[in-house]
Amino acid sequence: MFKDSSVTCKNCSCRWPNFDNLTDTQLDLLNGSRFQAKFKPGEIIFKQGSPTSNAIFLTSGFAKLYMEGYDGKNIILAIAKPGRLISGPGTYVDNRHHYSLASLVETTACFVDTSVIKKLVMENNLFAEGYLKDISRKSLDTFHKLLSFSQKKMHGRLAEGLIHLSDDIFESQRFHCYLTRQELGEMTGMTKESVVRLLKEFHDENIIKIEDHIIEIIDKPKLQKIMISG
Amino acid sequence: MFKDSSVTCKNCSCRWPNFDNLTDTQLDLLNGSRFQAKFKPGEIIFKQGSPTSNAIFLTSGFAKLYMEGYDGKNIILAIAKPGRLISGPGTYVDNRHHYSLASLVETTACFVDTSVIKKLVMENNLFAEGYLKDISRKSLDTFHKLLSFSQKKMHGRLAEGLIHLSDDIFESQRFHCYLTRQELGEMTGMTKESVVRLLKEFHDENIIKIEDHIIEIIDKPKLQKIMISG
DNA sequence: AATTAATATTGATTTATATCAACACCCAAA
DNA sequence: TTTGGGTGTTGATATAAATCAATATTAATT
Repeated sequence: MFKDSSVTCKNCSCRWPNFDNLTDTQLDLLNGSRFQAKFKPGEIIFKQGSPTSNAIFLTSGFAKLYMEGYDGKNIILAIAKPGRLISGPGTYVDNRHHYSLASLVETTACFVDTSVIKKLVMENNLFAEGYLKDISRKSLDTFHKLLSFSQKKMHGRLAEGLIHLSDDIFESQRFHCYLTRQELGEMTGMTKESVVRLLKEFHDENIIKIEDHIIEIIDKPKLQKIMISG
Repeated sequence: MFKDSSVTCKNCSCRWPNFDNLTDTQLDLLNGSRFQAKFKPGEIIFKQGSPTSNAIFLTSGFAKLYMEGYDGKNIILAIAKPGRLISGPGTYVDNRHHYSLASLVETTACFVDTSVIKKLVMENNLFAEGYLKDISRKSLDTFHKLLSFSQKKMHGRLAEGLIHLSDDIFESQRFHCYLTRQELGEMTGMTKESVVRLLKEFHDENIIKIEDHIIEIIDKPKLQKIMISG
């Protein structure tokens, strides 16, 4: 663990937006109780089943948030990036993580003791409301994913996944996709073989362009059409 | 709309547990701003896309909470019964319902203006925390459902659905299942035809007993085994 | 540089599950 | 009493997607 003293929770450019609701004193409390850590690509930041001792916020990098399923098969629930609270609903249920978090690239993260977050919830209503908003939004995302998984076919789910990565995660038409084919499959509910085949299909139809791990969306309208109809 | 003046939020036996955190004054406020309504079986209580003007609590009956999907296909997210907050995450995101609610049987419900709930969140931290706990638990349920949908096969999902209905919803080994085969399919992610076939299969293997809409779980261990492995 | 281990790719085959079609049943309405 | 829409049931068929298997490629390690 290390701590860069020049950056604090007060001036952090990638802090969780809900921290805007805190007073200076509260931000100081937060800053005083946080620890930073650095992770190499592929390292596990926390593990499903372990205690939710800390709330986690990435300060750089990307990580996958995944559930470990029934016979070694995982499902990726979301890709985490800086500015997002990662602590999981277990915090307010059974103090256990219900999914694991692993870095996709070199990643730095702040750890804040859960009790500090809970204390802030109890003494700052705006912060509590912000927390509710945050968890509500994530809830909607999960509902959407559930609908997508249960009603769309592979084409639609992959198209949706690619657009999500482009719009929300990497924020570019052309991005280095840190996910393996296996992981893309875990994100969109299909096998790695199917991912390969479909990516090739999209490529052949000039919808996307793939060079190794760089994905470029060429024909977004077409991809959106597939996302909606498929 | 009618109002039974003998029952108030103070003495209501099926109120949302989080109301325990309110003061008497707050309970009075709540009680003063609520309206009750009665629904016949199959009636829509609120519709996906409509404004989340009210938080809803059933006081009797059962209702299905479902998303309307892509080509007329629905997915049932949960079965609601008295004691549960039904308002949906949209309340704290975009003020729109992201799923619909329809009664399965004759059902009565209390409507509380969303602004009242939000006011209580802002002035009572314990209540806010209770709300966080509630939404967190529901979040976990959705994660679980997502995992189930993406990794289990039909047998496993149906077994899981039946156990859920028995344990959590109707709280009996033998229950009148108000859901049609179609709805059981929407709940477990399969077609009505598959539901029929599998129910028959479970019946033939003496795992359950079916007489019309009465379902009885005969061999729960076996059903649990199917739920886990399938 | 050599060896191993992960990942990616491709094709052939199998399987789970949806779809389609036909019919029986029951309840509500004309 | 008949009609008709929703529901339930069964069987035959189609199809999406997983699995299996083999090979290619890239990355990691000695």
